[in-house]
Amino acid sequence: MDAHLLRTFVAVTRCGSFSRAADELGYTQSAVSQHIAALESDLGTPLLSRRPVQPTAAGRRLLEHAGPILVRLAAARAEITRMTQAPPDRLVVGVSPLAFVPEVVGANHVRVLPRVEVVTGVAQGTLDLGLVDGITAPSDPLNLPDVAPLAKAGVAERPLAVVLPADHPLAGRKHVKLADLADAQWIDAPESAIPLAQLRAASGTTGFRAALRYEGTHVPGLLEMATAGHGLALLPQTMVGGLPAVPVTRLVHRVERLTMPTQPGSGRSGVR
Amino acid sequence: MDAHLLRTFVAVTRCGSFSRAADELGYTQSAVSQHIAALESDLGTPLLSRRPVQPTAAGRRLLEHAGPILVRLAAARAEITRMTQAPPDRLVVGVSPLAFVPEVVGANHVRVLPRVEVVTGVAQGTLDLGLVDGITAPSDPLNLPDVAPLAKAGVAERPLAVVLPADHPLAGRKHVKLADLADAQWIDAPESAIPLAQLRAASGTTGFRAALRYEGTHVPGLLEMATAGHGLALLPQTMVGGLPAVPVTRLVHRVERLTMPTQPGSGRSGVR
DNA sequence: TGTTGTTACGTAAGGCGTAAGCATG
DNA sequence: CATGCTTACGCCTTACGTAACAACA
Repeated sequence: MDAHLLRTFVAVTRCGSFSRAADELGYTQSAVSQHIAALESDLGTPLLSRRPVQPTAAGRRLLEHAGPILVRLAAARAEITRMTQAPPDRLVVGVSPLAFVPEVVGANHVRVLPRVEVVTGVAQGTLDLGLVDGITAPSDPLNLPDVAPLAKAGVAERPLAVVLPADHPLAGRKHVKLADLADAQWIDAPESAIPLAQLRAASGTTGFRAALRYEGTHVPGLLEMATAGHGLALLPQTMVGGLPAVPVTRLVHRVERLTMPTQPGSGRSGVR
Repeated sequence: MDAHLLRTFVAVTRCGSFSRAADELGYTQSAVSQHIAALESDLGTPLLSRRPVQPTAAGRRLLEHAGPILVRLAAARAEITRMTQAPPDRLVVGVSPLAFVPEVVGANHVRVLPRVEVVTGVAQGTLDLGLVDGITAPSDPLNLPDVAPLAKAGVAERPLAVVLPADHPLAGRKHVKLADLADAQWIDAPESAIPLAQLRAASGTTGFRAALRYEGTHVPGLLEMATAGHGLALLPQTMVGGLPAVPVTRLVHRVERLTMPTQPGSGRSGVR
């Protein structure tokens, strides 16, 4: 199970086509066909159904491993490259939408990305610094996917608030326990608010089901939908403005700063 | 950076010798030499100092990635194998020393292993089921290394207690906050008690430094040392017996059950 | 019949072993 | 001088591309 083969496998599933994947990877489609055949014979089971090209059950399972493996391979290379070579002159900062803290303003290149991509970006060296947000109990670290060992530091912790319509039974309350809202109607807005998946993970329940999905990073639009009663949304209190919202107990919004464990250029061995 | 090369790299560092690694892997030592040379030329930096054979700074960094990558590759293969083939007739259970819960007694093959090896064992399919222990806040999941996506379930949560000499100032107290003991003299007994590293992680401090290291899984010996005043030890209260010990607030000892995400034999596709 | 994946085959590169070379203790 | 890593070289395997083939729409 060569890493090379895994790379073409994920490309094929992403493209949904051998030939398009071949173009993307700079192979002939014959080579791609041979790669998949090699993988399938190695694992002893078909990984793709052809025409249309879709992963089988086994293929889907493999996909779940392949991504992290490739990220980690890239991370290993990136880390060593960074140890050996001179630090880059640019400084690219990756930020998840709600992690935009004042610190960022000084950077000369900022990229707003989904949370996972901030983590993988820092790991693979495409980002020099990452700022990710999420929810936790006060002063607990975030539960980030550990695709690679990264240096993490808490940067900010702010209270959370649930945005709700003015006529909601809980409106005007001093605070709420999130657990009491597990069965409410939620809006899943993973880019402009706390993703419900994080809520479930932090609370250990299976509640917090989405009545509605909201894509994009346009927070005002989300706030409008929530106050109009289409569902609840959980955000850092500072982003709610003057709208009707109830502070949340026990959990906070936390921002962490990610870098590679080795400082850039710190280990320039062999250079005199 | 072929996975094959990584495998021989870790073997060489573990053996501290090209030739011994070659024996272990079934290569000639020439091949091993070529593997390392290939890696070093690929990454553009020396990874090992020869005579004696020791990893360089870059090599140490690579090692940190190589292990997990290889585990995850094995996990991918194991998971697909298990989906495809019939479930094994034996049932091997891996247990970390303090995770020995009554459930285990029914199994026909039990293996007591360090915590990490239980996790990697389940991931790679050498274990059919794992029981791991650790400390957390009540009803929080354990912070396990995610070498692969595994199915996790809480099995037990029991109170923790600090074992201390009878004449200790805290002896006889109703309970203690662990944070108050961060600067005490601790015994690091990772196999027979809670490892101090876990304590630091759970409390977010850098305290809990070891005065003494205790290796092995012989709990009575550890208890004797702790009551004799050589340092504190943190254990599940049930294992302390009648000895002087003070219950701990906020944190509990938790045991989790690990299996592969797919049930053995569940996805036997293509079999009619 | 066109599009897309598979198979056959020739060439080129890579990987491993044998054996000679070379550095270090 | 002996041990242990490196280099040189030959063989064999593997991997890719071209091109013919097959299957599905």
